[in-house]
Amino acid sequence: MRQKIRISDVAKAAGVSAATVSAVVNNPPGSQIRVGAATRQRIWDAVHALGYVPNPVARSLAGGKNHIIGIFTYEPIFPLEYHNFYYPFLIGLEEEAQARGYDLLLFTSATPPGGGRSVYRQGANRLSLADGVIFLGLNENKEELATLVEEGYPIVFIGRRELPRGEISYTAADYVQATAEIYSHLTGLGHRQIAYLHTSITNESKVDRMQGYLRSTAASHAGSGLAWRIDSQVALAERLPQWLAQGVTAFMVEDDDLGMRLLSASDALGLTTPQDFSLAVLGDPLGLREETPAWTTFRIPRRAMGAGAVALLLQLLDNPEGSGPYRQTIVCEFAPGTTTGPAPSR
Amino acid sequence: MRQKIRISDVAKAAGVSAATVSAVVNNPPGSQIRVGAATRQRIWDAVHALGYVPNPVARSLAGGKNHIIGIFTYEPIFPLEYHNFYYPFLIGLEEEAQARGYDLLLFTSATPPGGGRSVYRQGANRLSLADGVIFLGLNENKEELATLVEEGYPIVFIGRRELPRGEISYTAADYVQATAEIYSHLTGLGHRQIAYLHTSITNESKVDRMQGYLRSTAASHAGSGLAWRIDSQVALAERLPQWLAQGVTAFMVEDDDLGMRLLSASDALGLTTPQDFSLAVLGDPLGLREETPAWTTFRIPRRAMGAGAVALLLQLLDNPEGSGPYRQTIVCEFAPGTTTGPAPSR
DNA sequence: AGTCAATGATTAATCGGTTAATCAAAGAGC
DNA sequence: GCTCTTTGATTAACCGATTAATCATTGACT
Repeated sequence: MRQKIRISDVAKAAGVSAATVSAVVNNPPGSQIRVGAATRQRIWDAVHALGYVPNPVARSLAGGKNHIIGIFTYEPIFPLEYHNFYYPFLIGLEEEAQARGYDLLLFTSATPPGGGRSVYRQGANRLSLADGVIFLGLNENKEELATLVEEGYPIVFIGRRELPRGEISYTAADYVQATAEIYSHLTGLGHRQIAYLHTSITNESKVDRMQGYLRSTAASHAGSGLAWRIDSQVALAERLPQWLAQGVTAFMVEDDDLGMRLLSASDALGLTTPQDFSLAVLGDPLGLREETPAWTTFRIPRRAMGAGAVALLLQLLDNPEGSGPYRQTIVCEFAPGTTTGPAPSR
Repeated sequence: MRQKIRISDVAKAAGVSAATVSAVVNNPPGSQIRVGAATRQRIWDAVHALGYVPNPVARSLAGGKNHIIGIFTYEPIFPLEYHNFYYPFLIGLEEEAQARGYDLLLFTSATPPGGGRSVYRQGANRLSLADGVIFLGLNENKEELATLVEEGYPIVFIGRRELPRGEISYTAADYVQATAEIYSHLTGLGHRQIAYLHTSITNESKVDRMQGYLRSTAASHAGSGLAWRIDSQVALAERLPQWLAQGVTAFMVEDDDLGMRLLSASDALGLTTPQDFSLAVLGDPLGLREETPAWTTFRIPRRAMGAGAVALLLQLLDNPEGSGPYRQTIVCEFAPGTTTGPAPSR
């Protein structure tokens, strides 16, 4: 069973050595092996006649490339919730991998019985099976990533990530600019006191949103006194009236969870958007909520990020050892909704 | 970069040969190599001290297993539509693969530039990368599958499939019994003339549904004269009144598309379910329709089927060459909805 | 004719394991 | 004391490629 045709079969058929066949098939740059045009032709003929395809495992062992891109996530790749979050990335990854002729290896085995994914399962690094690996997910282990980068392993992260040491390649959404765009949308509607509500700033994407807000306030000389951290125990129904009384007419909130909280507080108070205040959410929903309000928000270009990650990884693979990091930032599409409107007149 | 600790390092540290280390680490049944308890201990100590993990690539080359399960689909694995169809399978696959310590290889490269996936891309069979392969999808190539089975390649299909020659292992939903259950649900509500609407019967799952219907009618001496094939050009708004006039009080339809068609015909005629007639759909929705009526239907156990496929494949892998086929049929959960009710009294 | 370079290909080592064949030493049986 | 078996391990071939080192021809130039 399995594959029968080996490189030696082709070599025999073409009347040359295996090394020659290898050289012709791979056509490696700067090879010691030169092959004449006639021989080259005979080899290709034999390859086609026999239906030869290099054994990727052997090729990989010998240091060659095997056209496999690994995908590593620190959470399940197919989560029950966050379905909408991951799926577009996967679509992009598959499309681009397919276009480039690569297979995708999902490292699902990386979860030890106790839980908690790690590249080094029992000290083992299965990553070497793939030519390179694309990482995604929220709860990454930066130490581990830094080690991989140091070891020169070709990896790309989906989402901006800064490591304690070393620099990693990534594709990221431009949250800074997308957030700024939301801000100008609001100022365009006449809002002058625009508050920024956020949760604990735990990762780069949240930092970027905050950045976008801070730059906007700085640019418009508005001051940044309206950025507030909202923990889960903060009672928004109490704070909202105070904020409005203070003159705030619009809110930018970090995610749809916070958006929902603000909206229900608003409901409880008998307020409506965008009549009483405007509300914009910084990015489309993460989870699968059955019904979402038609937020004013922006679309995270997940599909493009997935495809971009493949492209960057192949760049890394093409270039000499230790090149990079390669980085790509993709703009988010502004998505107007019904939760923002003209600033209420005083 | 990459992995540094080789088996020879461990061998040196433990003062034994590489073969001995291999035998201890893998503990293969019926090995020629016997190792004493003390040596065994020394080897494990060295393994842990050095953090040794076998290189999966080398292991695979040497004929060992590489703990990779392939996934092959004849359509994109991550489709834009039919999103809800594939996803639960993938969840099941991932869960079980993870539990068993396997990685998942998606054969995305199998699509040649012109389109149309095939295992034999340019005559090559990349499948051999994996220990075995799980197939899923609607538009399978049975010739190709039969060839793989003949070659003794370990494969499992998700969904019942019968091949022109050879027998393939599969996990399937029990559509026959699920359909019969729907039928008795309807008879329990007093329906006596239960029609069966279907499209072109192109695959095993549709055959099974039909079977379930035919068996039910036979068992209840109802006759099978009420099974009709509904092509896309059939005007249901014309047929529905005729059927009702004829005494039909309930419909079982093959899928939600057909269900929607019947429902809109009904709407157009000013009829309502379940007052004027009952309607049950044979299986949960395939596509992602934003709003679906609360059908009376059954749930296809997709997650369990995915997990089951992994289990069957590993069985196939464990057992001697040419064993199997292994098959598993999983019951569907009945899901009562609002589209069925007591038979209207004459 | 003799030297040198270019061309065209082969040999052999290597990647990191697995495993059949083999062998040495110790204990059992007579 | 000698053979036989069992235990405990080693050797070496092999999996199917890649690639550095090497070698044999041929033609150009002096």
